[in-house]
Order: sequence, then C-alpha cells, then structure tokens
Amino acid sequence: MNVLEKIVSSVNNFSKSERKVADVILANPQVTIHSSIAALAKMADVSEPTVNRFCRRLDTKGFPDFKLHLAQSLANGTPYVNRHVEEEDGPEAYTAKIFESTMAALDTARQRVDISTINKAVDVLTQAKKISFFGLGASASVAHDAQNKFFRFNVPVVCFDDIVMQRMSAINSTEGDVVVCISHTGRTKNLCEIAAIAKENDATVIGITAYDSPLARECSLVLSLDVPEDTDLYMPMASRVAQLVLIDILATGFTLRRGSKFRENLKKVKDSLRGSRFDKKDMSL
Amino acid sequence: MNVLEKIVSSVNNFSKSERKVADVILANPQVTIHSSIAALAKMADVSEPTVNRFCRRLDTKGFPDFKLHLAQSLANGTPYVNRHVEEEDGPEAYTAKIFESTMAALDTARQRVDISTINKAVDVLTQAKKISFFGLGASASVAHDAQNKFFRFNVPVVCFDDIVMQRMSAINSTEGDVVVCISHTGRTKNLCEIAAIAKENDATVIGITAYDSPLARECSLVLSLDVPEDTDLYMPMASRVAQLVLIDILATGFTLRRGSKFRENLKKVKDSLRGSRFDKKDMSL
DNA sequence: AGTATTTTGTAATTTAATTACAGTATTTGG
DNA sequence: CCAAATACTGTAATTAAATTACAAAATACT
Repeated sequence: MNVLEKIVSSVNNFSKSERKVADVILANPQVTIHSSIAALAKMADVSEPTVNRFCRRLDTKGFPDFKLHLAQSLANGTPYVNRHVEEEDGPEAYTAKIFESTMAALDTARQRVDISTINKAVDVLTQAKKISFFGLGASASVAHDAQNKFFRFNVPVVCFDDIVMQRMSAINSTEGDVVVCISHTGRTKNLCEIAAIAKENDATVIGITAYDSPLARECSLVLSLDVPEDTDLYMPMASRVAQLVLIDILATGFTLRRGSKFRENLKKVKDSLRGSRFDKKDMSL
Repeated sequence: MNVLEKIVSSVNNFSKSERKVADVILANPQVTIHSSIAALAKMADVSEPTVNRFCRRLDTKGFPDFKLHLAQSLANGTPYVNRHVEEEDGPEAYTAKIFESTMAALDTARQRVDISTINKAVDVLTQAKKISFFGLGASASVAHDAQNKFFRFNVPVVCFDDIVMQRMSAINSTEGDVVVCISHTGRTKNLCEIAAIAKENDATVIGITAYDSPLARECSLVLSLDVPEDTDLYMPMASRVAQLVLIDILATGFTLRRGSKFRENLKKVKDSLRGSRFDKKDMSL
C-alpha cells in the first residue's frame, strides 16, 4: 500500500490537526514533496512537530522520509488515491482515474505474471503447427487482436468469436496445434467446454485467465494476470488491457525466438500496407 | 527523462569524482535515497560538496531534491533505462520492457489528451441515434471492443471491420448518427473515404487518430492520443492500448451522463451473463 | 615549466528537522 | 456535572543536515 492510500485509509485514526495536514497533502501532493516541514505546517495551519508526528504515524522515519515515500506514490502516476469513478466526477476526474487505474492494473499484472510460464508459452507457440485464439464477449476483441499480430508471422492462425466455429475448430485440432483461450473470469461455460475438447484432441491449450478457475483447470498452461477489476461500472476494463499487453509479450517473445531473419519478414508485411495508406508527406488530402 | 536515465546518459560529462558518485548511486539506488549526503560522500569516497555539485549538475535543486527525483525514478519500477526490446533480451527483460513501455505510453496519452474534446465526444455520443465503430487491421479489434461496451447501454451500435459494410453503413447514415473512426496513423485511405462519406451524409464523425492526419481532416471531432509508437518490432502495440483506454473513458462518460438509473440497467446486463458462467463457489469442475 | 582553469576538499554558515517540555483541550469515571 | 486523567498541540531548544565560501590540489594548455 502506498503512502497516499495509507493516508486515506487511516484518515479516521487521525486527530483534528493531523487531519488538517492530511487534507493539505492530499489536495496538493506535488507541492508537498517540494515543501519544507515549516511551509507545510503553515499551509495546514498547524505546528511543525504536528507534521512530524503525522509522518511518524504513517510508519515513516520522519518528514524527509515521508516525502520520499510520497514521491514514490506520485511517481506511479497515481495522484488519485481513490481510483474508482464516482457519480459526481467531471471529465477531468474520470479521464484521469481511468488512465491511472489502468496503469495501476498493468503494474500489478507485471508483478504477478509468471515469467517462466510466459517462456513456456512462447516455446509452445513457436513450435505450433496451427494457433487458434478463442474468446467470447469482451475477450473476443483480444482474440482478434492476437490473430492480427500472429498473422503477420506467417503462421497458420485462426480466431473465432462464435462458439459453433470454436467448437468445430477445437474438434479438428490435433497434436502440435495450440489453442489459446481468453477469459478474465475463466468461468464462461462454453469456453471451458471448448478448452476441454481441444485438450482431448491432444492440442496444447494455453489459458489467459484467472489462476484458480474452471477454465484454468482445462489448460495445459495458464497465464494468469490477476488484475483487480474495477467493478463499479459493470464493464471489463483493466483486465482486457492487461490481456492485450500479454499478447504483445507473447508476440514479441515469438519474434525474438525466431531470430533476425524472421524479423525482416515482418518488415515486409508492414511495408505491404503502405499502398493502402496516404503518404506521410502527402498531406494534400 | 528520469534521473537514472539522465545519470547514465551524461556519464561522460562527469568529472572523476562525480563519476564515483554516479557509480555508487547506480549500484545501489535504494540505499541512496535513505542515506544522508555525508553517508553517500563516504561511500563514494568523495567530499560532501562534490555530491551536492553532482546533484546540481543533474538539474536538481540540491541533494534532498535529487533524492526525491531518484525515488520517483525507482518507484516507476524502471530499472531499464532503455525500454526498447532488444535481440538479446530474455523473457524477464522483454516482459518488463513491454509492460513498462505500455504504461509510459498511457502516461503520455493521459497528459496529451484533450479533456474538452472528450467531453464534447461524450455529448455527441449520448445524443446519438445510432453509433458506428469503424476500424481496420489492428484498430478493428478496438472497434469491436467499443461495440461490446456500448452495446450494453442499449443504444443502437454497429461495428464493421469490412470496408464494403463500412461503406454501406456510412452511406446510410443520417443526421444524428455518430460514426467513430479508429486509426492510429490516420492515413488508411479506405477509412478516410468512409469518414468523408459519413460526413457528407450529415453524420457526426469522431476520429480516434493522429492529430494532423488525412483522417483527422475528415472528422468533426478528433480525439488525438499521440502515443510514441514502438516501431522496433513493426507492430502497433501501445497505441492500441491507449485507444482502448480512450474507449473506456468515453463509455464511462456516457454512463455518468445518463445517471444512476441507467447504471442499474447495466447491472442487469451483467447479471444476464451469469447463466452462461460457472458459479464462483462451484469449483467442482 | 609555468600559468590558467578546472576540480576537489575543509571549514563555516545557514537551513531544516527533531526533541523535550509545557500548556490546552478532550474524554471518562465518579 | 465536575474533576482527574489522558491525549493533543504548540513553543522553544537542540541537533542534524545541507549548502556556501574559500582555499588547495590537480589537470590542461601555452
């Protein structure tokens, strides 16, 4: 828990003067880290020792140490302690909050993701005869994105967001095929079934899903992100972004494993798109 | 550029003693932020003023200020000064780099995005008779995602990743319709045409694209992200994530504008999905 | 080799942070 | 409702830290 969050969560344990200090700090944290204890005391209209005591109460060694912690909290790009969007938020507020909560989610995902599993997944993908990406609902767009990425690698890739097609594809899979199932909760029945079918047909099933979920149990390899989802608005937000980044990582691992010659090929694919685009210099239109 | 990067990049401009200081700091930055100037001077085997001068050379106000900057650099969790993936990177390295560069991209997007335009876009969307999301290639999955989100709002939404369908849809659009065109570069010819057609038919065209691009010129409203794209691997990565976050922001703005009663409706949509899922407690399967 | 310039360190000064203590407010038990 | 205890807050003194000014050493240049 960072200092800013700590201040908010323990706001009830503060005395009247300490609360004044807390308010001033929360109102302008950027100013705080560049202020002396005297300046801050003046802003909060309390004495200097009160500020010092405030810092100590937050388990820091003193005011300079507190500033250090505060600076780190701010560096995470989280001036907003409460990252949940609230009803009365204006455009500035909700825009900032959504950016920040997404970034925070990516940060936790980065810390929790298991690198050795990523490496195994890259292994499996590079050796795949065919790669299939399956997702439903919000995860369908992640699957599409994955298809777009891996298609460039000149590998047989398919992507279905239709359970019937997914099912047929899973039934037809054989050893050497890789099926990637994407689901944040890992509790979508249809997808679990498809994972099971693919597994029965000796395909390697990679799950981008919650660690301890029904879907995870059907998978040969589970890439768990464990992003805390903002449930306020009943929409998947951060989890989806984390999934996309994971796709980026797998794709990158794939290209690195394939070597430099392979990457020249990628450039060709990209260059082939040029004809469909306006020239960068041609700004006449 | 953060302080750590700065130290590395300007290592040649340092004097012999300053370099000693730099070495000690780079070797154990975590220790540094909790040391006094005296302690650090001793570690580097130089005098205290030398440390102070070192800090000044890095455009900080002095040693305490330097520690603040250093703390922020460390908090970002960016031990990697160079965030670009390199050929010899192992799984730990490229995973970390991709997470970090994505987060950095989101941070710049947050700073550059124009809030008043977001607000206008939300205005337009809430009043739309019909909303269409169009994207091609990598942006197609962003469009799909947008559809998934706005569909929950019980608003007429369409999404096409097929230029013929897009074209037909654009031709049929009328006043009050909103067309959202998604393209990172804004130079995809087909999409520019479609934007132009939609505009001619009095639809409001929102562009999620580069500020000064051909597509932008066809739009009534331009939401520019200006994310520095990592071109090393010839794949759009960060821009796409930023686009998704922008969609989240628009969707959130939409729900907030519609009020609390509307949000209850969202909950219903979510609850309706329950039947297709395994119960959270039922972990037997 | 001698001078100019840059670099470095010592010592003094200034500034900031902390501690000790005393007064004030607040709560609790009678 | 009052008194005693406890917790809270501020003033002033102390200590620690950082900065500045200046002098010495090292380096570079003529």
